[in-house]
Amino acid sequence: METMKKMEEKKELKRKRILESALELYLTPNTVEPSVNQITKKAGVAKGTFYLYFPDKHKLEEQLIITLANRLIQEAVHKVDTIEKINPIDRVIEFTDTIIDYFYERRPLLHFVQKKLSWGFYKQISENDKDFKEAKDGIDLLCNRFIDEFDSNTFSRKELVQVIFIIIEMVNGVAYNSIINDGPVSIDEIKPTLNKCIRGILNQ
Amino acid sequence: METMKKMEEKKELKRKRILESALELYLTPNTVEPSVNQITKKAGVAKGTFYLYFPDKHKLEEQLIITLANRLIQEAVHKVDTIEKINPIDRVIEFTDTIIDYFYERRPLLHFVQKKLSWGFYKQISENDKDFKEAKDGIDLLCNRFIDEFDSNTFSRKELVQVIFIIIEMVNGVAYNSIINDGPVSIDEIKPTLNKCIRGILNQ
Amino acid sequence: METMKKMEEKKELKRKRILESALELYLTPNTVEPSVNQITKKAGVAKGTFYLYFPDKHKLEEQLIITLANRLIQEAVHKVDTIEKINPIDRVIEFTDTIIDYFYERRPLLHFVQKKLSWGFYKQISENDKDFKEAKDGIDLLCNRFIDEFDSNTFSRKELVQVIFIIIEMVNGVAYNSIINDGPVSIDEIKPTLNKCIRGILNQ
Amino acid sequence: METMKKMEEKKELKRKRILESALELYLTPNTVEPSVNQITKKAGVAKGTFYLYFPDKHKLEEQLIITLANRLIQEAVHKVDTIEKINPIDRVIEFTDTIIDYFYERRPLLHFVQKKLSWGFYKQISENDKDFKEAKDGIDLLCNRFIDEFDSNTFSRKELVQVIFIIIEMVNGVAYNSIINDGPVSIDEIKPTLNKCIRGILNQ
DNA sequence: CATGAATGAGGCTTCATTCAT
DNA sequence: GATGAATGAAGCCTCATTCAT
Repeated sequence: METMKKMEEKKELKRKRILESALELYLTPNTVEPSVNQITKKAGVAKGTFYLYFPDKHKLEEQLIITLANRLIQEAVHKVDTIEKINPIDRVIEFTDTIIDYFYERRPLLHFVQKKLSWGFYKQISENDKDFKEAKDGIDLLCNRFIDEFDSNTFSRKELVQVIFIIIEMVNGVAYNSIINDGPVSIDEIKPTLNKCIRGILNQ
Repeated sequence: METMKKMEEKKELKRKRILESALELYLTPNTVEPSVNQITKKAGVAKGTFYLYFPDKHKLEEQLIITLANRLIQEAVHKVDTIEKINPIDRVIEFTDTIIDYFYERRPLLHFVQKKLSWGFYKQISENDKDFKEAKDGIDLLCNRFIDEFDSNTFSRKELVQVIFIIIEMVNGVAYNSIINDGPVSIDEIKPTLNKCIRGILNQ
Repeated sequence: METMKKMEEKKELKRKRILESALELYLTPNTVEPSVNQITKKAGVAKGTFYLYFPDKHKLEEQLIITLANRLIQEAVHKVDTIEKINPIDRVIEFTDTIIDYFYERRPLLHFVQKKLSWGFYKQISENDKDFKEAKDGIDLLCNRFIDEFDSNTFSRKELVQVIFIIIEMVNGVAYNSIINDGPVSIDEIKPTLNKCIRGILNQ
Repeated sequence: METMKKMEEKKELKRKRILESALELYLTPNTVEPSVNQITKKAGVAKGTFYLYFPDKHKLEEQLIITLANRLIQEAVHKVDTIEKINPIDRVIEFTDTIIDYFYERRPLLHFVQKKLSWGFYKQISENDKDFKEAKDGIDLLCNRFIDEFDSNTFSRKELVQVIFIIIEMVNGVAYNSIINDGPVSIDEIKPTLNKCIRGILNQ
């Protein structure tokens, strides 16, 4: 039994190694999508081994996006969560700010995640994915806390969930275009306006 | 000179034919990205001819997105422009509604344009592109009219331009995820909330 | 010793299970040749185990054909054997008819056995194979009975054995092309002619 | 026009070169099926060029078998055709003998053609194949001549065509097993019996 | 005996781009 | 200008076989 456990652990480790290698390559700026060959070489495993851990290349990419989104959201949620005595709206802005900063410091990541950072994406993914669950739970936590704290005359509880989705899309889109495409305005220039928009949405 | 003009026209015509063929192929649902071979075959020209009109495949794709975005925006601007006696905010909502409908009826288009429907994208493109200028002029027209009509205490004129950019991103993102990814909620379900958000942004 | 015997039996059983699983997979219509992986999975054993029972994949395939041919001939011999009061030539035609019917109802089998259904093939196989012996004995039985009953002025006893070989080849070839390749004529259309040929051969 | 013709010729030549290279490799004894890589290397063209002349590897193999069968039958028909004053049955035996000799001298060919030497196979192939038409015409010629010369009380004209098909299958099968599989008896040993069988079939 | 993770050669095919005609 | 045959790198994936546990 001890031995079996070791095997399982080793397998998980190797899977992680492949995933991590892929991640690095995908996030390398000014490169095209890495080939399976490159990925396995970097991971130090044989090409065939790749297909022991992922049914095909596409599935790896899915995993990658989930993993990425998970880390991003984990970090943002965690950071926001530690702030005490803050009104709900400021907390949301704090949240979106963290996401923008995260993107800003990791442009290639943004390139890869593209517009897939949203609940919509999660819905498609098999529910029994660990990374996925963590990310979803993080979002849910933040959501519920926000909805609980926030008292709106404009939005019902159900609508508030949609509002968060909308805000995430908005931030993701603006960040993507401002950071990746360098325009029409820089992220620093537009951030104040963006925050005003968020306040406008919530502050009705 | 007469002959030269005809030559020019003929060239432009062939370019258009290639572009149009590519467009059709790119928008065919359930297909992978078409090859240069397919595109030229559909256009009825030789493969080599492609490289007489486009430096490489990548440039064609850029052109394609511009053309697509141009058409979409032209249509939306035109539709909104004909409405008389409407307050500025309603006009914006009319505008976004048109965009959403356009996407809804042409899902493959949405798939192709992805998150690239925004001014940010335009910036990358050579300024001396005809389609591009038309689209930009259309947007500018709408913008200016909106800004002129709209009297905000919250946003400066300059900020208002950014606000429109933000709203387009928001709408594009929500539409993409709701229509393409079928989630987290349907576009019909979320549209009222989306409109409330827009009003919240503008109505400060 | 008791234990040893059980061991032997168990081994033989596992071998059979692998063989049987392979058989099923090979005979599944519209599939490509199954991999060792698939075979062992279906058999419920580890991949490595395969190589404990067969030196390589090629040997398994050989075994498979023998097994298949064996079953086919066993069935045909048995069916023909039970008929009383029948002249030798009719018995042969009864035999070939049975083979054709068997193929007709199991087209995939025909695809797999291809042209390998003949004594010639058996010669290649290790003589100490059980299935092989059974098949050979079946044929021998039929042969001898036929030769005993049949009194030919044209063929010597030795030649009669060859004649049976020739007839089997003929029937196999015609069946293969009529059933698998659907041409040039259907098996039903050609069967009367085929039988006339057989009678022509024997009835000299 | 002159130039165009040259191009066409060159293309046909290259096609032939690829086909011929493939043929050689396929007929090399003691080798496995050659890869597209090997084939193009031998033909002195780039790998991609292969797919300019054949949609895929499978189609090449089809062509190969047709070409092979064509040559074989052409030769046999031609040889038999030159014999004057010979009765129809002897002519058929002469024909089958030629086929057997041809196989005997080119064992690998037999391995490749396998059981596909029969009209049945031709039926599947697109009618507008040149090699195919030649082979079919050759067979038809022989057939018609034989049927015209041959006066049978047993077989109708229509049945005679089937009989020839049956005989070809028989000869092919016996040759295959005797030459390739070395058994149960050598081709020389069985040939007299085979010929007796053919006579028995026709001589009713 | 049994396992199944690991290997890596090798297979087929696609496709953007070039260049001689 | 126009053509389309030719290129060959690169891609993804399969699979028989081995071997440490």
